[in-house]
Amino acid sequence: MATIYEVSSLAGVSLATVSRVINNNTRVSDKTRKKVEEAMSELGYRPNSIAQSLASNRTNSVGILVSELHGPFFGQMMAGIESELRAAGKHVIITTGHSEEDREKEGIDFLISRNCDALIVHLEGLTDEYIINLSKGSTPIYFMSKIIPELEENCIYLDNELGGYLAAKALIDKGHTQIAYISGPKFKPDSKDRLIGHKRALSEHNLAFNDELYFEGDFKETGGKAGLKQFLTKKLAFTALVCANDEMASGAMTYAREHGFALPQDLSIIGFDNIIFSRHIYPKLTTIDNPVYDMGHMAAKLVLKNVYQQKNLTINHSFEPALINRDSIAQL
Amino acid sequence: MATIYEVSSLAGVSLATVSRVINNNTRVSDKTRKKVEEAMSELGYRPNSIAQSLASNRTNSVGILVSELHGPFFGQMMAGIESELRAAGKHVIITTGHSEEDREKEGIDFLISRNCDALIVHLEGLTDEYIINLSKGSTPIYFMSKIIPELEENCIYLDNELGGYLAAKALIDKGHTQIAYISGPKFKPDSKDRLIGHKRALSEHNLAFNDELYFEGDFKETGGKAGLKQFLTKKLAFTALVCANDEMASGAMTYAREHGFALPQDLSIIGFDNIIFSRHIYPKLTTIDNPVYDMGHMAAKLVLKNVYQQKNLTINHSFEPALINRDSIAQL
DNA sequence: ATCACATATTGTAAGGTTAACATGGCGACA
DNA sequence: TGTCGCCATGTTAACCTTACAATATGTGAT
Repeated sequence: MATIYEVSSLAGVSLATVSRVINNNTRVSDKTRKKVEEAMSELGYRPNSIAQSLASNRTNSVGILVSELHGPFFGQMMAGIESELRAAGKHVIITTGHSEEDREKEGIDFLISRNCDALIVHLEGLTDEYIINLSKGSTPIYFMSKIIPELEENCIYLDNELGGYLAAKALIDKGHTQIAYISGPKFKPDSKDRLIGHKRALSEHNLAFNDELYFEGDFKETGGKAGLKQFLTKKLAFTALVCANDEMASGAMTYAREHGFALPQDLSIIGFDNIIFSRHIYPKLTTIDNPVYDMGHMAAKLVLKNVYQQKNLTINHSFEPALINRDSIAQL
Repeated sequence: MATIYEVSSLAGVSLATVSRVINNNTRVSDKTRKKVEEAMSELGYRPNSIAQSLASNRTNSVGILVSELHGPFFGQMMAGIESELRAAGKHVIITTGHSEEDREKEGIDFLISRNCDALIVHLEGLTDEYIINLSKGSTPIYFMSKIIPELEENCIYLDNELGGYLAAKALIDKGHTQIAYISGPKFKPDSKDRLIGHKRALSEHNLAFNDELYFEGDFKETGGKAGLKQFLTKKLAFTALVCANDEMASGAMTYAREHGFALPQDLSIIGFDNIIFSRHIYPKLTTIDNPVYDMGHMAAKLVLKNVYQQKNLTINHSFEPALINRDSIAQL
């Protein structure tokens, strides 16, 4: 493989001049530029990207940390990030944190030790305190689907409150007044905000929130099952169920059907996230779209703008959820 | 950040000796080693991994090409590969090929230009000829879920014929004799092999394969719908339907239900792949497990063994599918 | 015409690590 | 005591960018 040195000697200029032609960031006279370009093509020269990284302190790689590589939510997220960065010639190094504090720390350390130019992370286990500290390091870090007030400029987040509101409103609009609610883990801000929106919708329509019809789930299938089980065991009256994500909605549906409910006639269920399989389950799940693919795109743009100096990009930090009407809510 | 040069001068040895201690691949006297180690810890020295890559021509990164980042099949595959490589301190650079010839070429070029030490790819668009040529390059390439006779040692593949056989047999064992079949695209070897297995099961049980009950699908939801639609339009008699993957099974189920079929009483359906949502759809889908997570693990091991010289690993090139019994097949 | 100065263009060298090759020292054996 | 051979260690080239240095070219004043 030809090196920059051979090019420079063939063109009769110094290394630096060749480098300047390659990166074209400083003025080079047209005559010199032409000589260098001819030498490059004659030798079939291609820069060694590792040497470029070493000399420039830039690896053109962005580290991604997600909780899991499988699962529809993260798939969409990665796809959004990757397509945007790939188009800019950057590559993504992906690793996982499994929603656990220690493994998230470890994953971030791993990515930093790999000299990523920036990190885009989806954290669920680490404390805000740790995160704020981390962001003082030399590797810029951006946060997906999360808002940390001190680092708002580095966050891309969903208006979860609005999502919670829309879900409740969808049920209310179809005549439901007795609405059960299975939330995500309380310590997660997403869970909290969705619930706040839910309560706002209720109170706007003069409906009371019933603590008996609240269950704290785990954002997994099991949470949906456990929540519905509790409500049924207590023999509470309700016609609709809000689940704070689609996995729990799916779990609740399975449980409901196993206990003789016809869906959606006997029980209306709404989910949250609009993950791909929500349209495959039966009845097709009405849910709240979480535009995670677009958010991935935007996170990538944020990196391109702040880290790779692509100036004319407009950044949207906050995204809006939207109601996706399908078949899992009955008109009362 | 301390450099190897500072370490060497503090320890009173040459750069090379420090490097030897770091990589401990050549004999260094105990006395010298101790001096160097003390100097390293005193300075808090950490090697610059870019410089290591540059000097050693090794990036410790493995390029992965999948068709899509989202989607359950590829999620499992990536998860398998990543977890194994990460444990070995290697990182994965992931990109997509979208099952199209040009984009697969482009993706591979991209990964090679990034100096990956090896590639693990899942190709659907490229011809075997092109692939064989590619494998003559200096970057070793390994193939997931594919078998190329000339490169068998670089392939990790599923026994699709057996899978097709098991699916048909599952239906036959429950008394079905009129079985429709929706295959994947004919040009894909996976599709062909699954169909061959299917036919073997039929003939072993003295059942004829009915060309009228065959439809070439696209491995997507739409293929399942279109296939079932054709069979119904032709008013053919059949009690069971084999779909060559789960997505098509899901599409067929939706279509069947929309046309008044009770499942599985009126129609038994079996899928292939056992993707995650197959247990969420209703009725829970009976399918053939495609151990793609394990295959990802194995591909990673293959790379560790061949490229990173981890010798004591046993490699399995061929994987066996297995029947997963759920609720979508009725006993006749 | 000459000089000083500004500006445009090009050159030099450092920076981090590995690996091939080179050197030096020491013991063994004749 | 000479020499062969081996073990431990040293030297150097390899990659490209960028801050700084140096040189060339042009401009305006005297």
